[in-house]
Amino acid sequence: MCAATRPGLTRQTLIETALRLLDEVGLEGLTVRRLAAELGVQSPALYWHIRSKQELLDGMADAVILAAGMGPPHHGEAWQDWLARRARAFRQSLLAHRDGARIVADATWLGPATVRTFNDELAAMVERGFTPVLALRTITAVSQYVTGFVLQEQARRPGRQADQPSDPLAALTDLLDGDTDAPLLAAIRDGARTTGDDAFEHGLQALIDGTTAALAAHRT
Amino acid sequence: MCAATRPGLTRQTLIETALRLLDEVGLEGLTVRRLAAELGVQSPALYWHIRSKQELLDGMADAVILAAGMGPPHHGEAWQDWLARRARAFRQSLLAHRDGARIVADATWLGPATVRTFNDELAAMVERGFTPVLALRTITAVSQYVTGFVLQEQARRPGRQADQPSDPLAALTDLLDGDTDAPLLAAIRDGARTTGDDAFEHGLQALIDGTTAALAAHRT
DNA sequence: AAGGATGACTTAGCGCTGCTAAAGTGTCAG
DNA sequence: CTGACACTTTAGCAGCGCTAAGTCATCCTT
Repeated sequence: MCAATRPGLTRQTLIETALRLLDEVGLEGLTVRRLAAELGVQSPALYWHIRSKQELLDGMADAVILAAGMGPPHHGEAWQDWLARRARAFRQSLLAHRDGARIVADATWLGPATVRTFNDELAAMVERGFTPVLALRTITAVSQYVTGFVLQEQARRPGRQADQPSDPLAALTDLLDGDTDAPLLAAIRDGARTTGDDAFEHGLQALIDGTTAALAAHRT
Repeated sequence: MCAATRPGLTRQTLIETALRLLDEVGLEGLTVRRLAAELGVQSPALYWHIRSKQELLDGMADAVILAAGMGPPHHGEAWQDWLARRARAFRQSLLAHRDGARIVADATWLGPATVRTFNDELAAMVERGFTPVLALRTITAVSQYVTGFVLQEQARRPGRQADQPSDPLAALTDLLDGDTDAPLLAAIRDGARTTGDDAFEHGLQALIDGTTAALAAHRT
């Protein structure tokens, strides 16, 4: 009933091509005209399949989330392990596309499949001792941490300015009045970064440990 | 030496007016021409004071962060209390302006004052038993949680579509095949929200508790 | 098989955006 | 009085999201 004669274009094709194009040109370069050219049509043709560019972006966000393959924990898997695994999968999916976090963060509506999966995850958590409220708040906190984290990881734009070409650390030292013992510099010297796997795991672990404590407190 | 004859316009004026205008028209409506009109000049005049619109947005982000009035803990204040206080101040500052979180999240560069304050905060944490690396990672995690959280709080755009005019909960129930016992619905019925003070405090407390545990483990 | 309805796309173009180049204007130093 | 400089204007470019109207091929009906 829905299958048209010979569409050539579908909503799904738009979204997939847009995600491919996104990796090439970034969010700034992702225009309706450019996408249409990529698909070999004129730009107004796209508006037969989508209502607005925002609807396309929402679809892309939903695709990125679905691609993470999230879902309830495996049989016998501790919720802590599952929550960490889920957070990592989510992050990887955001990182998989240029500006992926920005697209997901700006998305307005999520698809029904995403909502249903989300509900299944909550159900599994309730089975493991969470109240519905506690479960929702926990997943919310983790998700928002992940989004915020990757957002900052991807914030380094291909900016034109060459502010600190060779030695950003020297510029920082300058800013701190040459105090080479400043803790910020010490942290960086010791290998601390505000992006990357190590920093991500640290915050994630803290969040999960804190939740373990909260859950235990709630049970007493 | 830098004081010009009779500027009428300054970089600071631009930023302040832009923040005021932002609350009126939102990030989408904040155009260079609109800002110029608000200042009673033509739009190219602004480009004498800023290199690009992005530089203006970066300045606005820095102003929002500075307005939070963050800084090292008070004398005798436990770092847990300070960290929570700092996170709340940061969130309030983001919420103080429409689309505030988006502007901060998209900002590329931060001002020197912000960096120096940040370093002072790290120093105070080191005094309280943190290693520089641990301190940096902790503040990073909290900041990214706050940004992610407020980003979602402000994501509800004044969207045109009236998707679920009166009863969004009924629409959710539909999506979940009418399962009124679904944990997602139960959580919402019990008053859980993914935005607002309660949800924010929950994640924040988990993050701080987890950090307390990590710090204790590190000391042994 | 003729005729109309419909789906999918094109051509043309509106009002807007960030931004630049060049021309002015007003104030001050020498 | 003249030149220099700081600041603002006028004019305009290329590109943006999006709409209106027109063009076909295909399918359903008679």
